[in-house]
Amino acid sequence: MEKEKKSDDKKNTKRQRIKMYFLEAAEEIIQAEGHESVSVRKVANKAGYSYATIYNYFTDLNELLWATKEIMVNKLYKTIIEKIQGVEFDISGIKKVFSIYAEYYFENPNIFRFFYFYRLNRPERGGEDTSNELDITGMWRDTFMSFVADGSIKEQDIEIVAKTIIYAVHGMIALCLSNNGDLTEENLHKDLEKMIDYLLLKKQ
Amino acid sequence: MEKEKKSDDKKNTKRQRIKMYFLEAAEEIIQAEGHESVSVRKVANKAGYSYATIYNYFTDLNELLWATKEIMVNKLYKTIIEKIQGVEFDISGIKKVFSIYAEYYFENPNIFRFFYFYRLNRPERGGEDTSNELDITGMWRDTFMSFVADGSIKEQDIEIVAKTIIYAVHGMIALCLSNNGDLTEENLHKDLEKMIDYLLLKKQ
DNA sequence: ATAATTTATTACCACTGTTAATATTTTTTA
DNA sequence: TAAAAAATATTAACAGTGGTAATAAATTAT
Repeated sequence: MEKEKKSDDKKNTKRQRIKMYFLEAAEEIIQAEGHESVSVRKVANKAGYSYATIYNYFTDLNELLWATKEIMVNKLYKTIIEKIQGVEFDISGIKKVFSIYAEYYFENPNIFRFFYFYRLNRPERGGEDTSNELDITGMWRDTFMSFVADGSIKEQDIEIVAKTIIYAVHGMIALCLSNNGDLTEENLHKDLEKMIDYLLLKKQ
Repeated sequence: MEKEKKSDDKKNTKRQRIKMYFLEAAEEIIQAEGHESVSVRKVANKAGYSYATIYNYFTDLNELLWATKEIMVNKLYKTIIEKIQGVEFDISGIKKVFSIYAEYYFENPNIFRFFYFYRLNRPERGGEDTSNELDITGMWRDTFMSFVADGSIKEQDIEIVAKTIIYAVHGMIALCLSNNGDLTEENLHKDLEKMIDYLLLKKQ
């Protein structure tokens, strides 16, 4: 058994609290200015510390941003969950869910760009291995299954249909936010609806 | 009429040649090390010039990289065109085309990341407004149309089917190369085939 | 109260994009 | 060909970057 210092808990919570200052500062900068604008100096300054202090709490910038991303993914998760409360479990509901998802990123393009345009390395230790995956199609598994019962889709096709939607939605947003192609937000929503219709409606 | 200096042509070709030195240097660095590693100094050094000389040929780094991207997109275009020579115009051909497309990026992940993870601003002047778009589905329009004749797809659905494939392919590659999710290259190709089958095969 | 430990800071390092002033080379004019 | 003009290349400097090492300050344990 290790020798326990009396106030280990307090120390850890304080340490955790200070870590949060840096994480919140980083998140604010990413959201407002984009991940390209994040710098150790800026984060430290915003958190009220000198620049080198960060290295007392994180091994490097990558680890800081990895932890920041975890927090931001969880926030996205919660936000989407909230926003889809009360949405009908039918085809129009599915359209709505993915529209809400896309909308979130259009309102916060810097978040999408941070998530998908910036390659973070998984830290050796730390990064509490939360999965960080938003499994929208999983959440709507029952709804998707109803299209099997309905006869629109074969059971073995459900998985690829769900995946196709997820892949395509991310592809659309990426194309928009990277200034490639000429897809606009408006057309994205139109294409999204058409695509879901095509994938889920029984062909006559 | 403007006063014409005798050797305007020669000067322009020389100027153009030197610009190419920089562009080729930038391309090499992007391909080998990724766009994060590009720096004015490195490009200039590789091209055999001092760092500030670049600003005699490009207004800034953004313009240099924009021009670099144009060249790289054209190369991608040519490469794909070559590789799909002789591919059958049928459903397996379509699968092959997009597999080849995805493969290109897996062999050159830094190119994909440069194209889609790095936001360039369209320069005020210059950037000869080449469209820079690789319209794979357009190239295979006739093939897609054959699925109309075949009865698998309604004519008005052709467009969204083609778009869905393009969107999803980009989404898949982006998810892979940004270290999000757990999609591997192998599974990507499997999903690609399943998706194309689902989208193009007549449901029984 | 003193020793030990943790935490914060400043001073550096080699790097970044960009600009300005200077040096060099090339071209045009006389 | 010689001098003037224009184009091109270079170095110096600026404010910024991520990260390290040594030092200063505050906290905790003995």
